[in-house]
Amino acid sequence: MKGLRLLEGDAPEVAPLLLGAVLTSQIGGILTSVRIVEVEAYRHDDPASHSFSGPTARNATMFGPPGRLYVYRSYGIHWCANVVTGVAGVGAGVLLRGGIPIEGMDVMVQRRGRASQLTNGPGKLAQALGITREHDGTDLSNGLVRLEPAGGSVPFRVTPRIGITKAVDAPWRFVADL
DNA sequence: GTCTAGATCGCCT
DNA sequence: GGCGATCTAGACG
Repeated sequence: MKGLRLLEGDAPEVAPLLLGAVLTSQIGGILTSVRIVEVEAYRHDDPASHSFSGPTARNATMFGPPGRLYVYRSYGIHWCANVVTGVAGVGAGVLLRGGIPIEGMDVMVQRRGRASQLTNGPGKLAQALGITREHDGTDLSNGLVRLEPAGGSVPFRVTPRIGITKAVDAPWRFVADL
């Protein structure tokens, strides 16, 4: 069962395929899931990517095989979750920026400490699902965090990415059309 | 609704 | 020592 075969492609091609996918977490023994509606692609030769300057202790997971979860600390406070794409040895991935809660909303409210804006940002999404550094490297096909690609394609919009200072014009942010 | 500052960790120069 | 793939609270209107 190589269900995540589609992740082997180039990040900007794979990213839109993740829109509509269902991300499920069983962290803490509690089931929470969201439908992915916003992502960004980060290529290995992309100055905005953590992998651009080669492997480090932090980004090692990005250089591993595709289909794993890459988690990093953002601004010293938040956790952000990515799906590793491409082939092993080449650091590339897709940042999960936003979702729509499907299951476990009550738990998300508890984890987030508020009842709205649960998963509409990378840090918030990770917090709502309970994802931290401990889950870096998790296999998304059979781990505590799993990804189930959408059956069909979803209409989406393309824009430049958010919150970066390099390669700001690359149109590699993908948002599902509602 | 808008704008601004502050929190705080790992990596890089 | 500086800065970032962020979010929040508080100020203002």
